[in-house]
Parts: sequence; structure tokens; C-alpha cells
Amino acid sequence: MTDATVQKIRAFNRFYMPRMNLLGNHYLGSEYSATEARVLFEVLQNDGCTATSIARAMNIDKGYLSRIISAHEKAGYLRRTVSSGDGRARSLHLTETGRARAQEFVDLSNEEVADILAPLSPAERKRLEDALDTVTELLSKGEQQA
Amino acid sequence: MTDATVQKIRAFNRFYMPRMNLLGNHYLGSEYSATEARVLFEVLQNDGCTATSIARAMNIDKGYLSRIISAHEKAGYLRRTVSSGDGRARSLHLTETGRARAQEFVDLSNEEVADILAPLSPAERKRLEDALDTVTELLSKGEQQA
DNA sequence: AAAATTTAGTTGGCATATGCAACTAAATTG
DNA sequence: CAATTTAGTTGCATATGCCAACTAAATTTT
Repeated sequence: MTDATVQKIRAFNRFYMPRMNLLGNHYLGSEYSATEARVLFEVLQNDGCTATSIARAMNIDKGYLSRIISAHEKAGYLRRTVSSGDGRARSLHLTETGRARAQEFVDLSNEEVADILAPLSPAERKRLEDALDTVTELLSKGEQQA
Repeated sequence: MTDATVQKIRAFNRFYMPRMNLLGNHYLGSEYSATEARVLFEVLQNDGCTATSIARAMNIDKGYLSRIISAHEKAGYLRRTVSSGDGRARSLHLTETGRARAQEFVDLSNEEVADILAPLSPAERKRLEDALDTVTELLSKGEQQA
């Protein structure tokens, strides 16, 4: 059951996560927690989504999420509107400020990754992209559950 | 500055992390926090290491780490012995119980990964391994800082 | 070698993050 | 309409992180 590919994946994860700064609780170098930043992204990429859908996507506690959303609202990053079809649910929308804030995170992340890729030649970048495509393609097999 | 490879990497991260269950604060499905589990692994893979070396490797506060280690000791997972060469430092060693506990995590992780890889044929696994090797090789460039 | 400085670890205190369960309101079932 | 389920909120407990004070032991200075 513990075949070589499994070990390879696990070794890769141990190598990749710290290199990409994907450990720790802060979103990159920012003062924001990774969770707070991700919530902002969820709403950015999914305007009108609800707390429930975010909780499902991020797999976090709905109580905790409720507070994060309240904090984002208080900070002026998003608005809550009663869902048209469901009186219990609130549709979430980023404000201009929130969109700008999310963009800051995107920019920061881009810079970090760019630094990591700096030593690579164009040919090497191409190889890297192809390898990432391959990994994505293969791990997408047997994907249609959720 | 925001080139295609950077976007590729970021898209890959968004795809890969949730798929590998690398988000969230719990070590896999266990009741253990990721931090507690990682400390156990550090000692497992580095018998006789010290709190200072772990704090450096994991980049966490020494006070917090001190408490985690105490908890692990109280739980019977590890022993502390005064370092032979340095009277201030304590060498850390897993007990049999601690080794078994760590192994449970390893097994759990192996199973999760095995499930993900289940749909892949042997040929596809080989392709995957090669792709992971390529990514690792390329991201290792310009690596000798620390 | 004694004093001053540094290092390893512990502990207390504090702030925030996270998780869980009880609770309210609204929707859905039968 | 009563019973059940669902979306969110809130109270409370624990986890996590950070900083500073403190002890003991090692290292450096003079």
C-alpha cells in the first residue's frame, strides 16, 4: 500500500511547502492571517457567495468564519446583503477597498513567487510549467466527486 | 514582473494544496494540531535534537515550543535528557509510544495520498514522479542561502 | 580567573486564532 | 401547521504566537 509514488509525493510536499512559504499562519509576510486573506479571495473570485459556501470551500468552522466576515465588514472590505431567494443567507460582495486589499495580496504573492523563479532561465521556466501541467493533469484524474 | 510562470505556480498552488489537504490547522484528520505533529516528526527524524534546533527548523517561538515539548513529555511521547556536551540543552528522544504515535500520522498521511493516487496507472505514476522530480530540481536552483 | 555577555530553556502574561456547541431566524418537509 | 433542517451568530474553551523576565550553564573579556 505504501508504494514509491506515495513516498515521492510526501517528500515533494515536505520540500515544496516551506519553499513556497505555504506553512505558517500568516499570509505571506503580511500581518493578515492566511485564513483572513483566503476569505477575501473567496469573495473576490466568487462575488455574491455565502458564508456557507466559503466554509465548505475552505473547510473551516462557520462560527469562526462568521467573525472573520464581520471583521472584514467592519474593516470596510465587504458588504452583506440578504440573499434574494433565501432570507437566512447573506450574499457577500467586496467593496472597492476590499478589492484593492485583495489585490495587494495578489501582488505580494506574485512578487514572492517571482523571487523564487528568478534564477530560472526561460527554457527552465518552460520545463517547470510543463511539469506543473503534468502534475495537475494526473492529479485531476478521478476528480468528479464534489 | 508578473510573468506567465508566476501565474502558473500560483494556479498550481491553489489546485494542489486543497487536493493534498495541506490547508487547515489540523494534521490531516487527526485531533492533533499540525504544529504538535510536526514537533513529533522533528524528533522522530532527528533523535537527540534540541528545542533550539526545532524552533529554528519550524520557525516557532521557543516559549510555545517549550510547552508543546512538555505536553509531549507528559503524554509519554518523548524524554528529555541533559545534553552530554552542553548542560543547558536537553536532548530529545521519542519513547516507544511516541514513535508509535508518529507512525500513526505517517500511516494516515500515506493512506490519504494513496487514495489520491489510486486512479493512476503505473505508467501515469511514473510520469508523475518524473514531473515532481523536475519541479524539485528546478526549484532547488539558487538554493544555497541558509 | 572573575566579571560580563550570550545561550538554552522555562514561565507568566497577554492577544489573537480556532473549534465546538447552544441558540435564533428562516426555509423546507410532510 | 408541527417537525426538521439550514444559515448565521454568539458564548466559551483551547490553541497559537509573541514578548519579556528569570535561571542555569557556556563563552568571551579583561
